[in-house]
Amino acid sequence: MTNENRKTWQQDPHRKAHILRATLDSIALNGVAGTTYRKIAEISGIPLGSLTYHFSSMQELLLEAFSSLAREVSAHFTAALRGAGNQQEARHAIVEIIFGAVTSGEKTSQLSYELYSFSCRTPVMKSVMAEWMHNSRQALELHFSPLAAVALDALIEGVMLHRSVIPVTREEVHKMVAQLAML
Amino acid sequence: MTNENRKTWQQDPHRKAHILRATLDSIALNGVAGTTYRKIAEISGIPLGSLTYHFSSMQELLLEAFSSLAREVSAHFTAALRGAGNQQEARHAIVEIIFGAVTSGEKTSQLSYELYSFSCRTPVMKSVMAEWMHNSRQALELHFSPLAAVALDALIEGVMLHRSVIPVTREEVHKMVAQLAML
Amino acid sequence: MTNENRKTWQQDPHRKAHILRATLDSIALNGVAGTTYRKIAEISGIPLGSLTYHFSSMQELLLEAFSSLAREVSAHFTAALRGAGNQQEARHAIVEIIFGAVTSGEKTSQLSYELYSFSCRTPVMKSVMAEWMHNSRQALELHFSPLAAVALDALIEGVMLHRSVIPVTREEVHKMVAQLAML
Amino acid sequence: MTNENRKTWQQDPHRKAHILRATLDSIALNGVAGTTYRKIAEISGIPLGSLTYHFSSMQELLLEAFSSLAREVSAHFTAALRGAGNQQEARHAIVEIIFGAVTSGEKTSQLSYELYSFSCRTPVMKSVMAEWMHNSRQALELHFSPLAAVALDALIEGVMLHRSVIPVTREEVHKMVAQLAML
DNA sequence: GATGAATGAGGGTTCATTCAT
DNA sequence: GATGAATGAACCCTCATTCAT
Repeated sequence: MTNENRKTWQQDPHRKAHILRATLDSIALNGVAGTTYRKIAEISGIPLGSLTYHFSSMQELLLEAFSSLAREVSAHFTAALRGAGNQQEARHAIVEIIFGAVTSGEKTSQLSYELYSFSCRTPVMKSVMAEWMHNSRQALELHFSPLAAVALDALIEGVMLHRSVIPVTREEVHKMVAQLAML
Repeated sequence: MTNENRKTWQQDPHRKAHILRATLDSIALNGVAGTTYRKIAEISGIPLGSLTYHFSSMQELLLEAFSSLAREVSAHFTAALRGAGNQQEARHAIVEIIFGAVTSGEKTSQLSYELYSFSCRTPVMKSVMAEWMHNSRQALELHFSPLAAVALDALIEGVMLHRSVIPVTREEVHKMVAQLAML
Repeated sequence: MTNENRKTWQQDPHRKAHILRATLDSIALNGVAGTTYRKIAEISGIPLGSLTYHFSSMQELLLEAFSSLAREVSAHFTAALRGAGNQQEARHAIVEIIFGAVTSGEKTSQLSYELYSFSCRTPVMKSVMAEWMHNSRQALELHFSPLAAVALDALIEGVMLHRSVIPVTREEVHKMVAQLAML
Repeated sequence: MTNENRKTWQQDPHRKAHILRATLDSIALNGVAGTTYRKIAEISGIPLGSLTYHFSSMQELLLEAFSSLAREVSAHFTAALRGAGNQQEARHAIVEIIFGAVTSGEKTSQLSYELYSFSCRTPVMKSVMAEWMHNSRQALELHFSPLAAVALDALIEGVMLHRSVIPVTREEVHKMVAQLAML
């Protein structure tokens, strides 16, 4: 009726995004191993045939799902550091990221483990990860030296992993961050 | 009749160890997802029926395989730090562990990613990981403060992960370690 | 408005012929079994939706494709025999048909095998085949007795089939043809 | 209990043969195209999983099924000609083969069409066909000249194919055979 | 004890066909 | 008229596990 640029009939214009979200949910819940078209179909309520229509192979679906995750988390990370006015605020931002719900929820943790193991077997994914790390470091370099950025990036990763097994306090993490910030 | 058929009783006393080794090989190669009784049978040359005899479920097999991995890597880590005569040597030992072939080879890396994601979905495995981390920290505390131990443990983890995506030099890592050692 | 948009009505007047040709190509390449709307679409460059528009079922498409093949090959056969001035020339024409590229090429052979097996399961197709055989015999009867026509028709079929497995010389075939011609 | 050579437990020692028979039944009924593991399972009453256990791919199953068919038909053909005491009896034998139930039943016809089209797309199968044809000709050469053998072989093939579309009498075929026998 | 045969459940993927535009 | 999005059914195949020997 209007003159929107609508090429053809479509049941749900955000269907691809829906699928990707459901895929990440399934990965967090069942692991990459346990993620199947059928489970995604059940979670999302989208018919099985529609999944394979939009993503013609499981590999492709996983790839796009992880890529979208990387974009989202990376954007959140960068925004947090951009919002910091000085190094002290930046250090606080880092601690908040580690303990925060968005980047460090149960779900995101699981997803990052899965991402690492998936990347090893999927060369294409490595470049996505490399870009992600590059972005993180660039954000860190807004407030820290290049070496400190690399160190902090690694520390953040390690603490987030270990935290899910053995808890650690905000205060302790703050001390570690402050120490590496001096590099 | 007397002592000729004695070995019927135990064809291969190290068969279980054999199986566990082959299982880890398969996990490193195919991931937990892609590891099947059949592939393990093929890698090890052990008949399929024998695998299910020794390990009556896949879960059990994975559990024991990962546990043996944890023991082995943990022992290596502790030995390295026990061998250090002072803190300076300890710092060197840490850098060597990060860059060394035994703990940081392609295969071991893959296995540790798989272990993380597997642990999340396997409560029993969490205690194995917790013990592993506890051992590592105890070893680190031979030369560093408790807080530094936690920080170094996280840094080691993070650097090993990131190193496989974006390289880092021994010298850089050494500076980071030295910095955290002061905590 | 006046005569600029005239071709909206018929984008490609030979589209149906195009589709049929692509269908035969696919059958020769992939067999009736392996022939799908999608593959035909890819070969012909015609959109998937357009195929189902022109031929509302796969059965119908296969039927028309095979029918057009039968017409074409039959016409070629008849023309060759019509062109023969006497029985001797007719015998030569038969040998040429057997060894010729048009009727005996790799592609046409494949198609005729597929046609036979398809016909068995498609009663409608049987009449197409019967008509084809009838035409061939009628053409042969221009130069041979009815019985010789039937015999030669069978011989041609058999030699063409066997030739693709075990080669045979023109000379040998010529002797066979000459022998049956005496019936 | 007895001392039969039974290696291991087996539900049905002729299971493989059963499967092959059911496969040929399905091919005759549904064509190679329409033959699926599921249909074979239904026809034979053998569980789906058992089919893939014994024949790990559809290709392998089809290959063995057709090979067994070739052996069987070839043996029947050779036996018929061996049984003929002189050329006249041999000529009769050929006519009987063409009209006989065993080699020329509805089912066997269908199977031979399918075999031809299958062979084209399966190079391994070509050698099976070549051997089959070689056997037939050798049998024919017991009573006829080499050239006549090749000619008769082709004629038999062609008549059997055409007969299913347009009937022909025993008497007519007999005349054709007699004519080619003189080569 | 050790092991090959057996199998139901479920995997990814393909496809003819339908339908809103 | 023409067409891309959509989908349920069915495909081949893999697998953990069971079981008779």
